[in-house]
Amino acid sequence: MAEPAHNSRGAAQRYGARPTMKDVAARAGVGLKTVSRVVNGEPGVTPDTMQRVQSAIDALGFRRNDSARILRKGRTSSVGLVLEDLGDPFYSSLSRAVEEVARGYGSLLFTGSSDEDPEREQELTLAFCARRVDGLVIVPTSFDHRYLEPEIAAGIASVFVDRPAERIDADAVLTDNAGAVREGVAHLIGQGHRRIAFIGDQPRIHTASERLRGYRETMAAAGLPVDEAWVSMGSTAPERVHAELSRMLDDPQPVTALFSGNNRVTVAALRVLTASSRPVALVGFDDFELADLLSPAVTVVAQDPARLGRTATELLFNRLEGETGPPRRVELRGRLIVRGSGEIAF
Amino acid sequence: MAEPAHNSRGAAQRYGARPTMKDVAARAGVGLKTVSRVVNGEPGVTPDTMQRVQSAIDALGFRRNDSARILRKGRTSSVGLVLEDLGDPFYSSLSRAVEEVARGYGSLLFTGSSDEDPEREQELTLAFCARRVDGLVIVPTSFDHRYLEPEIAAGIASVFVDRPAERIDADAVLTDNAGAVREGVAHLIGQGHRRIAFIGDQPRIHTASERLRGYRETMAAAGLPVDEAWVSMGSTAPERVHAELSRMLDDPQPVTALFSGNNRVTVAALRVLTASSRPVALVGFDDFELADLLSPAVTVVAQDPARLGRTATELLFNRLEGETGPPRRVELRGRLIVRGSGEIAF
DNA sequence: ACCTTTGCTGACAACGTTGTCCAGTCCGTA
DNA sequence: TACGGACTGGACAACGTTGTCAGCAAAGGT
Repeated sequence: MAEPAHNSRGAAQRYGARPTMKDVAARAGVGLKTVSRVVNGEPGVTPDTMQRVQSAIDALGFRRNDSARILRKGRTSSVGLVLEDLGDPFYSSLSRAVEEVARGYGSLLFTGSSDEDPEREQELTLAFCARRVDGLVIVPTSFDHRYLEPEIAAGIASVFVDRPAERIDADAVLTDNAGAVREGVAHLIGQGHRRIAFIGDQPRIHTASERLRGYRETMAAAGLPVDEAWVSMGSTAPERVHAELSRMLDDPQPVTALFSGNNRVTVAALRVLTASSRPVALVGFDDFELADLLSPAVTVVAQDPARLGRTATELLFNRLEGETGPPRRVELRGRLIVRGSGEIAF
Repeated sequence: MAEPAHNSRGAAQRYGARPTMKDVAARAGVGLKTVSRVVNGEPGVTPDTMQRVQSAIDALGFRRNDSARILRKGRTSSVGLVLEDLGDPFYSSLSRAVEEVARGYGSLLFTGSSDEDPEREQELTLAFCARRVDGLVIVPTSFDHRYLEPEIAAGIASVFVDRPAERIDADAVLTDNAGAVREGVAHLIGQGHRRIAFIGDQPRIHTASERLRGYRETMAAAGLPVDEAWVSMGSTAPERVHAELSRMLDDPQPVTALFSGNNRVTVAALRVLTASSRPVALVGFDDFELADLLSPAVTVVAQDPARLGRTATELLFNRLEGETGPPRRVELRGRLIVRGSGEIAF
C-alpha cells in the first residue's frame, strides 16, 4: 500500500497514522507522562517544559485519542439516546433538550432511531452499552426490557422517557396521558358534543392505551355512551386514519367531534376534515407548529417534549452522580390549549 | 465506598466492574483468544468449546468493551454529525437520513448542535475527532475550517452539507440555492408582481447570500428595479421579521409579494400576513409540514433535507472505502411547489 | 555538612481487546 | 508405527492513554 507522506510535518504524519503522546514526548525531549500532564492541564510542569511540549503538539497536529483515555479511565462521558424517529418533530425537540443537558455535564450524545422495531431498539441500546456509554435515555418501543438488566447491574444508568420500561423497574419520565386527554375530551363535552370519536395509535403502546383510557373515563364520567364504531386504534399511517375517519363520517349518525391520539393522527385527520363538507370539531394530542395558523386554529392537548427530555436527562445525571434510591417515576402534566377547532365546527 | 454485591452472578459482578474476556475465559476454562473468537464469530472453535464459552458469557453477563476493541483496531465505526439545531425539522430530517445511511454501513452516530456558534461548532467537531470518529458530516456555521486540516490529513473523512467549507477544500453537498430562488421569484413575476420583497438570514451565511443573489438576478433579468427597502437580511428571530415586514407593508407604495429566505422567516411572515388586511403574495424557501393546509396553501421552493443528508453520507462512506480524487461538490436542485399563496393574494 | 522538603520528571504497569504465531491433538494414510 | 496435514487452542505483544511511584535536583533548615 502506497502511503504518500504528503506533507512535511513530521514522521508521524503518514496518512492514517496519527502522532501519539510518545511521538510528542520524543520530539519535545520529555517523558510520556509529562506530555499527558500538559495535555490534561495537570499541575507540576514548568512553564518552560510546557512550552516545549505545546510546540511539539502543534507541530505534529497531535490530538489526544479519547478511545485510549476512555479505556484507561472507565468513564466515557457520553450518553446514548434511543428514540422512535429522530425525524419526528416531537422527538427532535426532545433530542435537542437531551443534548443540551448532556452538554452541560460535558457529555457527548449518541443517537439512534428504533423505528418502532423492538429488535432494533435492543440492538441500538446494546451497541451503546458496548461503547460503554455512561447512561441511556430511552423512548421504548419494545415490551420487555429485561435485556438491560445486566447492563444496569453493571452500572449503566437508564432513564425511560415518554413511555415506561416494561418488565423491569426503572426511572421514567412521562406525561400524564390519561389526565391530559381528560381535559381535552371534557372540553369537547363542554362545547356540547356527545358523539365524540377517538382515533389513536396501536393499543399495545403504553401512551396510546393510556390516552384511550382517559377518553373512556371522561365519557363514562359524563354519562355518555361510547359506540365502539367511534373508537379506532392502530397504525398512524395517513391511509388508515383517512379510511377510519371517513367511515365514521359516512355513518348515518356521524360523530360531531374527534379526539386524535397523537400529532400524526391529527395531521392526517386535518386533511380529511378540511376536505369534508360535514362540520366536525377536533382536539388533538400533541401541539404542532402552525396549529394556530390553520382555520380554524387547532385546539390541542400539549405535551412539552423539551421538558420531558430535560427532566429525564437531569434525572440520568443525578443517578450518575451517585443518587441512589428506588426507581422514580416522574409525571408531567399536559396542557390544554384552546384555539377554536374544539368549538367551531369545521 | 460500599459496593454491595447485590446479585450472585459471580465475582466479577461488583457494581461498576464488568466481567472481561479474561473472566469469561477463566470460567469457561479456555484461553483468552478463544473467547475472543467466539465473541466475534471467528472460525476455528469446536461446537463444544463454543458452547462452554457461550454459557460463561451468559452467566457473567459479559459484553464486549468496544472502547478496547476500537483502540486495538483503529476503526471506531462511528460518524459525527454537527449541525445547527437538532430541534429544527429541516435538520432533524437530515439527521435521520444520515443515521439511516450510517446504520447501513454499521456505524453509530454522534450528534451535536452548534447553535450557530462557530466556537461551539469547532469544539464539537474536535471532540468527535478526539473520539476518532471515522468521518464527519458537518453543516458549518463557522467561516474558517482550517482547524480541520490536521484531522483530515490524519484520515478523518469530512463532508459538508447545506453550506460549503470555508478556507479549506472539502467535499460538499449543497442545494442550488440561487437557482431555486430564481424559480420562486420568477413564479411571482409570472403572476404579475413587480414589487417583490426579500427577507433572509444573516448575509454572511452562504445559503442566505446565495438566495439573495438568486433574487437579485431574477429581478434584474426581468428588468425590475429593486428598492433596497424591500430587502432585509439578518436574524430570523420572529420579532425582527415582524418588524421588517410591517415596515415594508406600511410603506406608501407597499410590496405586493414576499419571498422569504427560509422556513423560519416563512413562519414568522405568515403570522404577520394573516393578521394583515393588505393582500400580499408569498413564496417561501423550504417546504414545511401542513403548508398545503393553510389558506391559501403556501407556495414554496423545496429542498430535500433527507436527500441532502443521504447524499452527503453516501459520499462520506465512499471516501472511507477508499475513493480518492479531488474534493467533490454536489449540487441538488430545488423544486418549486406551487400551492396558491404565490397567486392569490392574502 | 547533612538531612529534609519540595517540585518536577519519567519508568512502568494497567485498562480490555485483537493479531501473530507457535504448540499440541487428532485424523487418515503409507 | 510413523508421518504429514488440518484443525484447535493459548501465550504474548500491542493499541494510546493515565495512575503509581520512585528518582533527582534545588532549596531550606539545623
